[in-house]
Amino acid sequence: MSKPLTIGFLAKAAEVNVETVRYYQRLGIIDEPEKPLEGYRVYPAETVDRIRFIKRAQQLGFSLKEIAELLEIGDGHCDDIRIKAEHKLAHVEQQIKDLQNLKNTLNTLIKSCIADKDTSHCPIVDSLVIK
Amino acid sequence: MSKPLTIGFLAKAAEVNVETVRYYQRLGIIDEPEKPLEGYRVYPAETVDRIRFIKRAQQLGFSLKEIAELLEIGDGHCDDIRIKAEHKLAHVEQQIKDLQNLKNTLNTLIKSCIADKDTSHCPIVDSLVIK
DNA sequence: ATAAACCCTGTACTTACATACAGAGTCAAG
DNA sequence: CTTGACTCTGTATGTAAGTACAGGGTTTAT
Repeated sequence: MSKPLTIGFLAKAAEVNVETVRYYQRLGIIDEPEKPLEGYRVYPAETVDRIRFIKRAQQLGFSLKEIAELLEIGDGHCDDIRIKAEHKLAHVEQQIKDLQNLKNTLNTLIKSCIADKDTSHCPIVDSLVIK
Repeated sequence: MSKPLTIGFLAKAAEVNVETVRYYQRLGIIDEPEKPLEGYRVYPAETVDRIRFIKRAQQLGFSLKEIAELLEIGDGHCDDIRIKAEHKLAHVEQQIKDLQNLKNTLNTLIKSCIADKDTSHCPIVDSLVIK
């Protein structure tokens, strides 16, 4: 007999904190098994996979709320999931654009800062203050 | 005599919420003028510029904590500010890379989803579940 | 002169994603 | 059979950047 998959072993297997497991249960994105009258809850092995799924989806930039929706849709409705992925993709593309703008601005500021080294005022501060 | 710059007019001029002004005061990133025994606080016009500075710096991706540091450094230490901007730039570049990875992954998933339309399983779900 | 609009202080609430802790119960190893 | 490690429930705390509100006081417009 192998050890029963109690919350501690589950957390270890899924590489998350015990408190995180409880938190996901509170959110309803993983099931909480019935508690036996005496003893501890035992989790099915799939719960490990489910937490891994959640963590991978987070790395893809999905929020827990979005992940909850993905999980509700479940298998078999591939189109819905694809559409959500497409929305997310559009959002990510916008984020990249915004960050590239920011990058250009910072670059310009840093360059003018170096060029203006002798003046008493800081071009970066100036650029922020002067509207 | 023009109207005294009370918190409401200040907020309007700087295009922020009154509560935001109070919040910034609590954070210590803008000064709170002395309250006269009777009547309301009156703000100097520079406070409008300061809030504008904060808002512009936020748009550049600086957190309020980072902005507080910028403001502490103040003018005259251009090098320090430039170095902070350079750190921020490096961070932004990393963010862009991460998002581009995410974008590629999402794209791949969406394409495989469309290609595999007939199978019963969703490639996106699979890719998340299987490891 | 009175009512609407504004200010003051202090505190509580919001979202997202957890993390921590108290006080009790349970299990497993020596 | 005791002790240390684990689990349970419920609640509180943490961050970031605000927003909201209660119950007062003050000012301004009519």
